[in-house]
Amino acid sequence: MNLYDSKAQTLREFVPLKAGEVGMYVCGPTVQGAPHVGHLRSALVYDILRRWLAAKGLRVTLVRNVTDIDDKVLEKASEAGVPWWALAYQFEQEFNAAYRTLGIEAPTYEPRATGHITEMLELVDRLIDAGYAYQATDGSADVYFKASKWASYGELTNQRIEDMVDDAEGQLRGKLDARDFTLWKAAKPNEPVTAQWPTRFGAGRPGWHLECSAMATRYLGARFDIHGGGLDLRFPHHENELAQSRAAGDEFANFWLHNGLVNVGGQKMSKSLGNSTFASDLFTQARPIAARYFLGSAHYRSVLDLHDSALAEAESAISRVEGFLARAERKLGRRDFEGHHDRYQQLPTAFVSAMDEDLNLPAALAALHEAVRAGNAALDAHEDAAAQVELSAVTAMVDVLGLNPNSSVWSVGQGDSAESKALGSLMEALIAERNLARANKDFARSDAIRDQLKAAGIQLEDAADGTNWSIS
RNA sequence: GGUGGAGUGGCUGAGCGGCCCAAAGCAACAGCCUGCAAAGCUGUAAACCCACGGGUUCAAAUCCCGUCUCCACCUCCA
Repeated sequence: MNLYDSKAQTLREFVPLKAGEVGMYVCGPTVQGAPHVGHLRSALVYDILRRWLAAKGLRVTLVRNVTDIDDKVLEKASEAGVPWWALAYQFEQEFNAAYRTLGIEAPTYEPRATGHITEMLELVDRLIDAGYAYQATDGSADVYFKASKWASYGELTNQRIEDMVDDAEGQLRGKLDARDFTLWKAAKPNEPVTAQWPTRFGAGRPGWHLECSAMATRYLGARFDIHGGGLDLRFPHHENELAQSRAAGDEFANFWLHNGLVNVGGQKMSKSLGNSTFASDLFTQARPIAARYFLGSAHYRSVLDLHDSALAEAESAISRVEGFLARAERKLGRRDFEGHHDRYQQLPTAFVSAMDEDLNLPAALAALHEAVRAGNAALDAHEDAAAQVELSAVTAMVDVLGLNPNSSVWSVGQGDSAESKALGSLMEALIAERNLARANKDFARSDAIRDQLKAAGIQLEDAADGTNWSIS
């Protein structure tokens, strides 16, 4: 398959470094606030990529970190009057809950920055030994990376170091050059002692860039297949990661992937505009499966716009797919696959080539809808064999995309509960009564039942072989 | 100033030299189905030829040049 490598600025054929295995590192959140739609999109993109690679038979190791120590974490915790680690953990849990709601699978490893101080300090030592890092000249415990010495600096974002704006003129503090960046931060007087780790430079805590390099190589080795993250992280974060890891002698990522950002109503999300849409907002406006459909409906590298009707459109579109699956499964039974290989065989070629071409999700969804239409047509024509083929295809696609409505991830707290059994028997009785009224041409009565149910959020669907119901 | 991305039907959104008189979804309209609906299917209309102007080519939405507009990033602290 081909993937767009941001560093090479072109599509490249993806070949795993080690046959049959893929190592992926994705920048996770700094847990200093509640998850918003941008965080969710990023996590979702790599979840789908991971599922696709797995569907192709590759063994994927996905690492997504949690930045649980950072200036903002300390600042917010201090404002809230709670310990920084409590604040970080609270938001980490919120992120995980939002990921689960969206059906995003847990990463293979989910390292926290604070759990990898040793690895980070080792990396700092290697950089100092190699002459690419130095302790601050003002005697503080800050440690900087010598960007000006690393000749390849700027290779990820195609910038020349001499073109970079030195806006920090006069704010060098202990830096030799304004473009040098912080690897390790000296503890400040007002910061809690729990946010400090002793080092030979003095007490301090890790800089953001250092964390990711240390954790990526800790779990994936000195060279690994894919490094992903949001487009806003390209510079300086990823540029710095690349520089420090390479300067330390690690080859680092083979592919750099960047997902596009989410706009709200055509505008960038920002605190000052007050238009940030959080996971909690999203889930009150749409069912999780519809939210997932929406977040995956644009190409992963495009800007995704959350406009007024976007979620309603996604809801309609996924309902169509759900409707077909429910209808086909009533008639033909649920399609179960023997395994990944069996499932992969059922995927239409248009879907496979779309996914293989830089994860072209809009084209993949087009293939999905095409199969749904063909499947519905086959059911209408009572061509069961043809319908079965489409049912298999749709089930396989929806599995790969994480949009299978039958998946247990969407039905937390539902299923075989006493409530749902009670509802089922009530519905059975009401449907029987309505059908009796219809047979007697008492349409006033039958429509009253239908309207009443609709007001309660229950849709009826009259099929040739009986009446079905669903909750919207 | 530098780097990168984008401008396609009413909306969303693929396509990035010929298969494009441009996928798919949403919205609209009509027919079939239905007691009537819903769902489904079929069809229609919808992009004054894909921001604008020029060029290359047998052939351009797709390549080149210019212009306009929009977006992202350009070092912790933003």
